[in-house]
Amino acid sequence: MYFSVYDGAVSSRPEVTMAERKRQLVSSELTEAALQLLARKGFDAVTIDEIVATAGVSRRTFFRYFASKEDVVVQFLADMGDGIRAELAARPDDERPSVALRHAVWVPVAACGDHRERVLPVVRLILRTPALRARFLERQAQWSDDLTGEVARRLGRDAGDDMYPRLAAGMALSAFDAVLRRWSESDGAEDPAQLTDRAFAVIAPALDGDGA
Amino acid sequence: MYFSVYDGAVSSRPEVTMAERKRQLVSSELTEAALQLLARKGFDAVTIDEIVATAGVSRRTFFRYFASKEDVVVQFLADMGDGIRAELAARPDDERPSVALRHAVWVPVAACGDHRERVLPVVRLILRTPALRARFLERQAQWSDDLTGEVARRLGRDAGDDMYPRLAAGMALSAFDAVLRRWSESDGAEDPAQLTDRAFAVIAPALDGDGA
DNA sequence: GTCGCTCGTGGCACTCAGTGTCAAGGGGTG
DNA sequence: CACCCCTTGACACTGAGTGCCACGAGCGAC
Repeated sequence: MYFSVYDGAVSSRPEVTMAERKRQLVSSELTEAALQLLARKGFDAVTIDEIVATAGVSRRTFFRYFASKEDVVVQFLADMGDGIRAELAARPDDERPSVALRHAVWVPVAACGDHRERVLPVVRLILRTPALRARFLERQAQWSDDLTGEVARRLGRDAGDDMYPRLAAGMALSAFDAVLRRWSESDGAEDPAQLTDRAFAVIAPALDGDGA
Repeated sequence: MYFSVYDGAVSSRPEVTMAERKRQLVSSELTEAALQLLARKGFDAVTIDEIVATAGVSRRTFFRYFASKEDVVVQFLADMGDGIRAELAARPDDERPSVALRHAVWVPVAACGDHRERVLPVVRLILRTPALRARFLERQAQWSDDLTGEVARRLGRDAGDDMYPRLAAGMALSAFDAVLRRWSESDGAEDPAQLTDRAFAVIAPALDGDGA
């Protein structure tokens, strides 16, 4: 499940402990309060004190759940990175890179489209706030490193010696970025899955080239 | 001239005003002190107070020259973005994208190699410090937007309608990133210009494809 | 020369992000 | 009941970044 699509209520599965459920609840409360305030008033106009007052916890507790104000927002989309990597790892090793990477990006992106009402405001907030944009790009850089490793493993190449794996990961995330941006600029009107196809049609010749 | 290769002394050209030269001097002093301290002790271990004490100016003055602690470092490499765009704009409009973009990236990258002693420590500092990495990527995102516009202009395409310009810019900067990283990891041993050639050999098929 | 203008600077106070520490409470376990 | 573990809230503190104001150095006008 990508971008923490919690339902706001505590799931009462018996296998998780009480403390665990309380933690989830506080985290949800905090995320909900933060995203709602930030999207409405803008990133700089909201202080941590406002957020914790709305969520009904202490300032100190906020920083036990999130490393920074940026983190609340970025965390919301953070799981997509793991999703992309996991999806790539699940593709057969002999599949063409362009196909495997397209699928890897496709799945999380399509999930965005499925939760447009919740995800789109967050994406718009990130794209228009430099500090958030920076932190999000930082996160993407980690995704890029992960993807690089996975691509190298699939091809049996050494990422420290060969430039292809890193470039392939970079191109795939450039496509991801372009899709997210187009999707946001169209107010969610364009189909993310289709945008992904179009983006990968452009970069495929390089992904499947001989990588000399 | 990329990455502010000042000489530490005040150039006494008569056509610039006294105040202007003083400003340059303070800026140099600050940059010098900051880079030296940060590279030696690490980003988090150095406070603004230390920097300004070393440079001999007040805390308040620091923020008149740089927007943040990150900014001192990132600014040092910031001109490379303008360089890339300018270089691209200078290429003939009918040149193949792979060739034009390769040249555009090549020139600033080669400049890095020419000032290795000064640039390499900064690059290493950025790559190993998350906060700086984030700010640098943020800056690169601006470069990407600029490049996207220039690519669209060259091809007479609309960047708002066509995904190719944004993807081409993204791929070029992915290549730039990969080169910078390899260069840093090799302690400057590998030739940046040659790394650029190799990276563009990988992405060229996509840059010169029909961009369907 | 000196008056007055401008601009860069330093000093101060303030807000806010982020962290270390400690005491208190609540829930599970013997 | 007593004990332990984990989470929380409260407080204090550092450091980044900003607004404000007064001072002084350069510079043109007279």
